[in-house]
Amino acid sequence: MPRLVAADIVIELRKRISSGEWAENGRIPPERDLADEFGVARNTVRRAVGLLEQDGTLVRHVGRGTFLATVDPNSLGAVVARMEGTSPADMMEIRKLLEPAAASFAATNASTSELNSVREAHETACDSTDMPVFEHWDAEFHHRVFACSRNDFLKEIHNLMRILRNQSPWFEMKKRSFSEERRVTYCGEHQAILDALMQRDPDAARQAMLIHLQTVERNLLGR
Amino acid sequence: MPRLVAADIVIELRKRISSGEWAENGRIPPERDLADEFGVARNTVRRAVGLLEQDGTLVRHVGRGTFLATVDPNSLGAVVARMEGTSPADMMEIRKLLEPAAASFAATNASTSELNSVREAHETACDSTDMPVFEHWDAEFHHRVFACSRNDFLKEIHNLMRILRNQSPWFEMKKRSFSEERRVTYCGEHQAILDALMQRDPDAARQAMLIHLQTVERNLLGR
DNA sequence: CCTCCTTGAGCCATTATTGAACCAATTTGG
DNA sequence: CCAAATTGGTTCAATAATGGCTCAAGGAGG
Repeated sequence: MPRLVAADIVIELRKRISSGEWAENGRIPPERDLADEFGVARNTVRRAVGLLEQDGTLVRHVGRGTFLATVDPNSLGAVVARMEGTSPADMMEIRKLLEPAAASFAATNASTSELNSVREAHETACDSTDMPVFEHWDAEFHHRVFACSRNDFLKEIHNLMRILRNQSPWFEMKKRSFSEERRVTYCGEHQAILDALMQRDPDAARQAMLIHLQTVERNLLGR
Repeated sequence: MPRLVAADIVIELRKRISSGEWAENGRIPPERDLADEFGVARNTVRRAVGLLEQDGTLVRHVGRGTFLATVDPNSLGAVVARMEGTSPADMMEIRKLLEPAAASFAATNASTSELNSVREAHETACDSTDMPVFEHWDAEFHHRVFACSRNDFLKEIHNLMRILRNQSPWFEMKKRSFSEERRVTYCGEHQAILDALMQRDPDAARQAMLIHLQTVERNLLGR
């Protein structure tokens, strides 16, 4: 028997909620019934339901039951939830808008030590023959470019995209799209970006980043 | 058995992590299970997991388990929380990146009825002399442009920005920057955007939106 | 020979789950 | 209107799972 049953129940409940299982009257079965159904103690179900209540998915009333919260489509939570369904094509389009701009900002705004940390990520990535390690430092390279763009909002948007890309539907796609040859290509393109940053040339940095993202897009979407 | 068993396990774990094996709930098996599976002592697994924890790939909690750092659901909340502190200057910079692109997309992708709904928002805004009413339809105009860009992710990013801009520090700023003269200016600029959309001219739409945002920026930041 | 890593074992501190009981608010049915 | 049933809220002790830590013995490589 695995542990952390509550977390698994949260996932299962989320699945059922989004599948519309209880959308009719918006009422969820009593905790005691759910406990029976999942074969766990009521306390465990209570913990799971509590988490869903905390993040605003459910509302509980003593003596009445537990209900789906009426979703405010303009709440931050709802917006982020909808973002989780973002398609790779849509996201690549936004990356092509934001990352070249971030590179351009970085060329003018970055401190020398920040640029060194970008170079460090680049070199570590190039030295990695192991795919997951390369992937990690590749992501780190892009992240550090955003970090020295000196626009905190831009940086956080990139964080958001990074989290979204770490959700399960993306894994298969990344796995399919990587190869040794492409790793070498990426290293060369990163080098061009880094060179432009070092030379403090915003336009060259923007251009180099755009070229790189077009390569990534081709590999990812097979265009 | 050669030495450096722990390093090999690090590589194997990285592989599995990047293949998405534990992406669903972000939890990796207990150290004791991994030790059994790899046929090594628990101490060795601990060393490997320790390395991955050190470089930020994993997070460990006594009594709970070991988790992928990137799928930590709190990290999404943390990102959004940090976004709430976004400065007007940073956001204007991003708006100037995204909204002209959205207008350009809209010029090519929008359906006729979508364009009509943009025009409707525009006309209602122009007819409003009351500041909160104008404000509402002004925001609605921009939102509808994003809505017909046919990029859901872009649309949600704009929703996010809209919510952030509706928080208190922004309210004062908007109130200060508003005047009858500016309202008329905005109406004219919106008209130019709408005309470009109606003529299905992406470049003109991008340009008109950029000009408008530069006006907004000047008024908002006093530059 | 010395150093570092692995092994296997044991114990600790923290956390999660269980099962139970009782309370408080609400609904249901007579 | 009242009583019973239903439902979430709270607490508690016992058990199990999990990472944190230490130690002694064995082994591989310099």
